[in-house]
Amino acid sequence: MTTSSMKDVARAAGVSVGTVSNVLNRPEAVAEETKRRVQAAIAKLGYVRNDSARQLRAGRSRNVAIVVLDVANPFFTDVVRGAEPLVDSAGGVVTVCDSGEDVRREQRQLEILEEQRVLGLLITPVDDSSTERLERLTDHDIPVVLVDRGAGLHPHCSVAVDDVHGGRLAARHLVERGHTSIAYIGGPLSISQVSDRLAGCREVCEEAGARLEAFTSVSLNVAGGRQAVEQMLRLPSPPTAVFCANDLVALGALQGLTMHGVKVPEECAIVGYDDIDFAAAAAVPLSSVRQPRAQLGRTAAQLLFEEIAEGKGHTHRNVVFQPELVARASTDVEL
Amino acid sequence: MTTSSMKDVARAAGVSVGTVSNVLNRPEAVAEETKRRVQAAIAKLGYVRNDSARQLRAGRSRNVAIVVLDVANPFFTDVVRGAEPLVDSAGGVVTVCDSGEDVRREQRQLEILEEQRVLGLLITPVDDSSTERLERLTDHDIPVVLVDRGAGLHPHCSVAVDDVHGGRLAARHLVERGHTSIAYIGGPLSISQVSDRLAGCREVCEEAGARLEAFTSVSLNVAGGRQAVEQMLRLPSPPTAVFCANDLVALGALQGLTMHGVKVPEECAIVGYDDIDFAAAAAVPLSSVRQPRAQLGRTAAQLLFEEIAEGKGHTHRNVVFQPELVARASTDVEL
DNA sequence: CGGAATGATTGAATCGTTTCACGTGGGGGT
DNA sequence: ACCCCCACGTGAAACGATTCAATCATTCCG
Repeated sequence: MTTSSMKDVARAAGVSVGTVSNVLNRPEAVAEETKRRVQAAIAKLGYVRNDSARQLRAGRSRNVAIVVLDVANPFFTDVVRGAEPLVDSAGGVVTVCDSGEDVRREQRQLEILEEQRVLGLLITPVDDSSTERLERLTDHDIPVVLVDRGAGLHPHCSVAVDDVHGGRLAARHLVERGHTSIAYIGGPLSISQVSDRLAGCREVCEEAGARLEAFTSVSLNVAGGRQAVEQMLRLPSPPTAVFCANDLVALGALQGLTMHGVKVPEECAIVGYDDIDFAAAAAVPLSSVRQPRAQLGRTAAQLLFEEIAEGKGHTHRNVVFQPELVARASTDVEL
Repeated sequence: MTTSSMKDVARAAGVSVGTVSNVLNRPEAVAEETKRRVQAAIAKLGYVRNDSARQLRAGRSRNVAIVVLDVANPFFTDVVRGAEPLVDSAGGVVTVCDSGEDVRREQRQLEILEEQRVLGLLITPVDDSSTERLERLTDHDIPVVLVDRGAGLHPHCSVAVDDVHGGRLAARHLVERGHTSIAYIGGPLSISQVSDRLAGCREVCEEAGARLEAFTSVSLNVAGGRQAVEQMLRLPSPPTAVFCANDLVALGALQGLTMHGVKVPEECAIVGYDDIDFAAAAAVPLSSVRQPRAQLGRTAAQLLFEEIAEGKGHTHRNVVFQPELVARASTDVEL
């Protein structure tokens, strides 16, 4: 059996294609009897609507694309999950694209998405190199919402989380537990998240008179955390707590400490960032700064649809959320 | 600025639309001078090809869809990554769909994908309820490759991994290290992966005369592993090793053991399954049975394109890969 | 009973590409 | 000078769904 079109259905049901279209799109405008005949024909032929044709006519697709830095990163999967229900209920379809932090890949994806005339776009750009292309999308009436990146002067809406405040939360938590010597692990500083979190942490430490040691020449993964901890343990009097720029680094830190027989949290406390599922799943469950990820996605989708609805007269909004601290065993001790 | 079409470009360059199309698709067939003029017009107008129209004409899209049970699961993200390069180089585009183990979601996705006339489909179906629809896709000339599911009698190609053998590998590894009392943690047995791994494990244990205790009424996640371990520790003489149906369970086991002050691997060894990144990242790096995930994806894509190329005369193939054991600290001790 | 209002259906135009059968003009071979 | 071929371009016909003005058949009302 081969694919059949509306014309085939129309012929089989003895009506015109216009009527078939009506059955599909405005069933209330078609007589009961006719409707039945058409539906029977559809079932018999196994007819499936051709979305390309429909989109061509409509001028745009129903796809909302989400371009993320890494699909394997729980942060982004949660953002996607947050956005999905809203897009769904607006009759849209979510397409997830993984740029893999690769500018060239990102460019290619954007190109394809533009060719597909997507309804809108949520994106965490790899860096500034796509700015131009994103503005062009907006020019072509494809609204863009930036996720986890400030919009700055760009003509887009954005949703983000206050990383400086997140840094404050972590440091305050440790200071409250009596720590006076804290290590910050995460790099490079060129990533705004990394430097913002450090800034917040520093602010609180200075205020409280705590010593702060920053290990910023590490990569943001497990190996980075492990290495930094090893470096740290070589200090004459190592800090009694570490605050890590994300949970992968924190897991690495935990591993490094465990390997060297340092007890967590008794001899060294750990705070991570992101509160990924594996933070709670660690041998010693990790305290972590949680970002409202799902809400980020939900709000991003909301802004997108607002922009679609309002059209030209739309004013861009930049929404900033506050993170919260989740305390677990890795900091569960008072000095 | 609004979106411009080929016609606009043609007008601006003083040629016919056919020529514009040629510049885009068969540049060698058009004179240098003309080509330059057209390209200039394209740049000036910011023309972007309309994929809907292209697809409509072509009768199919360039999209290869991959429907997975859970995008957040590293198993699937690696499968996707394995498939991507191949699809890319074939001029295709990968679309990832997350069924979230929800049959209704899966149905909806398949519906949409069929409407989009995807080029082909790699899928790990939630259960048997989509069998019918998948066959229909094949009927409609959309090739389907099953991932991590045997094709059985269905008219599809498939790629899978030998789970029984994986169970054997894990058990043999433990037996070789002198363990004579082993626990298997994972459930429910209705999942073929769970029961196959147990079967392989049992086979080796019986052969070696080792005692095997199976905890099969747990869910396949961290909490499940933790609970099973707690149950296990209440036994009069607990096993000295646990083999977990997947790494999440193993991480839970590690957490449970750590909480109860049981040293890993000295007092209890652990083997996981899947070798997700977090296995190596655990406080005590976990030994695990690794599946050739990327290769699974790559091969699946290969089979798909073979089927596309061969058309009607295609014979379905069912490829089965062998897993391998990765030894790490969690089993690094001889009794 | 004529005419208007209502309801159901039709037919054709349209969206933007691709493709292919045809021009058209210029060169080369004989 | 003739013919043929080649290289370039053209124009129009698809592809399949949506939309809307136009048509046809009823029913209702005065």
